[in-house]
Amino acid sequence: MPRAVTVGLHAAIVAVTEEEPRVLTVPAGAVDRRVAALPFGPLDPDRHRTLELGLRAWVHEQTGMDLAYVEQLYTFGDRDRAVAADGRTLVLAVAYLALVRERQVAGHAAAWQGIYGVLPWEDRRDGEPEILRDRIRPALAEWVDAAPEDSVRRERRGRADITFGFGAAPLDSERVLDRYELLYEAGLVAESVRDREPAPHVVRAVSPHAGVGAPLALDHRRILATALGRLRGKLKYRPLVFELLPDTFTLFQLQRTVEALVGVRLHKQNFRRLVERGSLVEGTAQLEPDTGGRPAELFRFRREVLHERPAPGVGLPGLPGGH
Amino acid sequence: MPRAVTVGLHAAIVAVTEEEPRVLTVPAGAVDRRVAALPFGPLDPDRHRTLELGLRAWVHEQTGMDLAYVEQLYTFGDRDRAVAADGRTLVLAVAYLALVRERQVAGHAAAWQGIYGVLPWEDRRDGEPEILRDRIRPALAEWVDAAPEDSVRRERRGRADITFGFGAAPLDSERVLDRYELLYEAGLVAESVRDREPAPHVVRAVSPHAGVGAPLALDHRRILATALGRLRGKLKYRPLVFELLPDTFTLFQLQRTVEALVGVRLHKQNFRRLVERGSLVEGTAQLEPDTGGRPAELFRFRREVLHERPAPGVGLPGLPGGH
DNA sequence: CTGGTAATTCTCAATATGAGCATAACAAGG
DNA sequence: CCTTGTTATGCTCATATTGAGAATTACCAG
Repeated sequence: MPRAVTVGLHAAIVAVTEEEPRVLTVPAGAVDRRVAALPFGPLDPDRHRTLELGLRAWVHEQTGMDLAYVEQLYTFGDRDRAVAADGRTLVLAVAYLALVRERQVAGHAAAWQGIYGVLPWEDRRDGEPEILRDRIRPALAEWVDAAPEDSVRRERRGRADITFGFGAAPLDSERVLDRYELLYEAGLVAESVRDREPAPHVVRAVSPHAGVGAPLALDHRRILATALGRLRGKLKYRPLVFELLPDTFTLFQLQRTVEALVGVRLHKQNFRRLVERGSLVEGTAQLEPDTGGRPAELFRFRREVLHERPAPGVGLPGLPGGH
Repeated sequence: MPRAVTVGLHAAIVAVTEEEPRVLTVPAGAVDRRVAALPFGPLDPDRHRTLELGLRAWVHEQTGMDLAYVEQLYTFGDRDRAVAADGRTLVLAVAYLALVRERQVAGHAAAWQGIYGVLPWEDRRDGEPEILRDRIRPALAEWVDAAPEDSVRRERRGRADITFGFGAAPLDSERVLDRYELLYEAGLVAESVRDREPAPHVVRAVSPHAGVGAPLALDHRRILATALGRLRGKLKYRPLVFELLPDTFTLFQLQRTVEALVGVRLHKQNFRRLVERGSLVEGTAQLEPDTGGRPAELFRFRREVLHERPAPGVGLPGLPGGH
């Protein structure tokens, strides 16, 4: 009997609340009892007219949510990682990124989970995260030294330096996926162990705390890394942040949201200069008094820019400290 | 009987020779006698371990070519466009971009085809292309006026202005797909007519010369537009051009190649400044004498930059004339 | 040895960026 | 009422980075 192909639709639904980026998860149930999963389900050609509609249907079913901004990320399809329980079916995964304003998800088992709980090494807003200094850096150093050949050792060191910004190289905040995959290869995330198990379709027995950061079901952490990387990159040249903000907001709220996503602190005055010069926002006359100090003006996104200029994004003002 | 899913693998294989970007095509044969197709074939889970390996296998089979640089573009999956002959099978298309140095393709029916023959409105190296002025612009104006409602009319005008840079808005060279889709919607490419035919799986009878630019089989022109857009964008922040150039090249050759892809002329001195400041290349001592004037130095790509800095691309120096 | 042609180098004004200081507007506490 | 803390908003300035073009150099062909 020839192998068949089925297609899974997976959604990384991202919101930012209280200055933390979060992703919507559902109980993984049958797939893996111990960890959460992104909302997902198989493409059903009888019910789903397009891939994206299929995704929306599954998300609605599992979380009650109707998505607005949706963007396709990537299609994963390695036989090694994606074989169904019967061992005969090749399962592709089409991954999507969705942006929403966080809401209560009532009557469903879905829950918001902090992205930096899953990818803790990505949050540099308070400087180099502890987990990087205490666990990842030393472990990667070991991994480098463990290479049998000298050439491989140099290769590994170079790769670690460039993806994590260890050496002179500055860190590239967009390379989230590269960093995850390096950790995966070096055996620092729980999935590396899990995926090496003999029968990949049985329920995993590996402790979720074996590695660094909270794992997700299947390859959902990889999908989340892809999503965060894409989001960080696109922020600069498309006005995506506004999908995550309420209708009106202060400039500082806007900055905090961008910082939360990019995972670094920005220079306040220069950030404002960039948004205002790009005429991405317009002031309402209203003030937000609860700032703790002088009240801030409330702004709103000027949707018109979409028809005025191509590629309007917030553009990051040279991240303090980053050369 | 429930519908099944099959997955097609499609390759936009791009090269630049004689300052023209080209794409490798094969005879479409059974699909459509009148037009060429990109190399493609169905994913066979029995033979293909991963999506990318499947793609490579099909490309090798149809063109004899072993690809080096390969990148996934997008997965297309509208039921409307992607129904197989039996009318019951949903066919997804996973599209890839590959970059190669052009070679003779011996013993195969494959042939190189100029990308700007397929997407003629994308080449602005000699100013606004005729086809834009003489056919597209007037036809789009008609399309705008043909809108029944005033709001739709404004909407259409805004969209045409922003995607083609008609109004005050500058043209965004990366929005190749947006432009193609606008033309598709406005009925200016042959595919718009073709896809509206009652039985979408029969061989098309529409003249390939009905619309603007040379059509390709299936939705391959859309895939090519996606590929060109992605390539133009990525050029700026990844050293992709060098995949298309010989081992050593003059800076002017490099510039011409970039210009060919981006479809626009660049300021020579400033282009050099960017390339050299990024230390993307290093001079060999050799000279290329056949320039017509003073001989040019031959340069080579410094592969090391990949380990030195994140995101090294050629970066376009403000396209003369474009504010 | 003299144009012709194109590579290479240099200049310079106009902007943009990175960083810090100054001022303004509110709340709370004496 | 006035001082202090706190945050928003505004201004300044040295330093890069652009955009554009002029000047210089090196080869070819007659």
